[in-house]
Amino acid sequence: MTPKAAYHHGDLRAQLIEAVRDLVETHGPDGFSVAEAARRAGVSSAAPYKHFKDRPDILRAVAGEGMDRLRVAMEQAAAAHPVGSLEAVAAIGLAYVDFARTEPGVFRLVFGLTEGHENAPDLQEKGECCFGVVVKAVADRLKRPTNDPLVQRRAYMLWSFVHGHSFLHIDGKTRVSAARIDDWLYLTEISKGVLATLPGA
Amino acid sequence: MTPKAAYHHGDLRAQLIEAVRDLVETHGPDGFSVAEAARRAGVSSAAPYKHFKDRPDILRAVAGEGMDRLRVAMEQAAAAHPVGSLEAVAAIGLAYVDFARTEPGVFRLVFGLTEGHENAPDLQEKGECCFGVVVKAVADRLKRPTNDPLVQRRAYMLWSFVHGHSFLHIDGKTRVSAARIDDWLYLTEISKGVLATLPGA
DNA sequence: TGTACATCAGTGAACGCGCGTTCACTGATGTAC
DNA sequence: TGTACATCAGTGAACGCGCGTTCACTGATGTAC
Repeated sequence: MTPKAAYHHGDLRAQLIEAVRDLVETHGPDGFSVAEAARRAGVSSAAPYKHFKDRPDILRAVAGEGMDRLRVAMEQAAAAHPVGSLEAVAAIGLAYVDFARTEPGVFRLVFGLTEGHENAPDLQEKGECCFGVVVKAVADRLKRPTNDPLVQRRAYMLWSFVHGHSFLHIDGKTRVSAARIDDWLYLTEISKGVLATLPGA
Repeated sequence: MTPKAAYHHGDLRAQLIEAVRDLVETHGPDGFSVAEAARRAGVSSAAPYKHFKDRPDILRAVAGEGMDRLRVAMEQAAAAHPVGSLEAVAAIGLAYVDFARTEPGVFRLVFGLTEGHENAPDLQEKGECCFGVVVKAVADRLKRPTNDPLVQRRAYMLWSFVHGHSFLHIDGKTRVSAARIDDWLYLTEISKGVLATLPGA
């Protein structure tokens, strides 16, 4: 466990990701450098290239890991409420907003493509999994199948809402509005509104 | 009008802003350099410093100019419909989404703080003006004063929604959802939903 | 258990690059008399 | 109208910097016999 004694500590990859996550939070998604990350991990500037192809590859890894945590948070939030309840839907939204608030840098990284790496298929898939959590909760609530276009549409509406609220929040735009916002009340109200407005149902 | 003959063309500032706007669209808010902007304007790399204090100052100018255009677009969109109509509200939202779609780079710049220049008071004010357009339309629609907390709250809800939809759109996340979206129908539906759900009114 | 060897995960020096910014300068423009 | 001068908006050379990435290397670890 001595820091330098562990020549091959086998943990560098994880440590680098952690360092980059920290840098992304401090300096923004573009304000990180491989060199600085290596420095923080107490390692030479060449070492990261033993674990990652290049700079974008590192960012991709951090984004992927962030998305995993986001999905888990949403799943756990939903699991704390009865299946099909309005609260389950609202709780997912709250988990989303909380994630954005706690890790605005990673949140921005995940949703900003930042370097034009929109085409990474694993990130695409992770994103779909996240959205899938919302879709499932909505489907349960509306007692319809997940592939029902109406379910997809309502889920997307909720997502837009929560996504916009998250961004406005971390960008400090919330203060523009005079109305103070209690997230839980707010999200419950929104969820109810969106899920109630069922045309022809 | 000969390009080089105009030693003092008096237009450099505007030309630089235009060049930076272009770079921001192409390479993202952080992917622009003063040097490249100067090159595009056909000017030495030191010239920009005659018009701007430093790099962030240029970005701030571009952001401010973008916000002006966004506000004008929203105002014009609203003006095309009767005062107090639902369409006026939806049109503002559509103008917002259209702006994001047309100039994703500038949109991101405006809402990403990017360099930590959240404290520029003129940008803050411009932002409040933009939000003011929404507030006014909502107030007209609900026949309540603009400073009514309920109006502010509804306006913020609409903003969250449209903002989130804009970001998801330009980040290519729209394709995650199976449901194709017609923006106008979508925004009308949303506006109606948000403005109708008046607790106790 | 001991030895030979392949692999693996680091080092550290070096490279070329483009950038932000400064500086002394210069030629064009505007103004006062 | 002409001249002297202040100002203004550029130039271009130079600086120091940190970065991404490569390279030959080295010492530790794991494995086969």
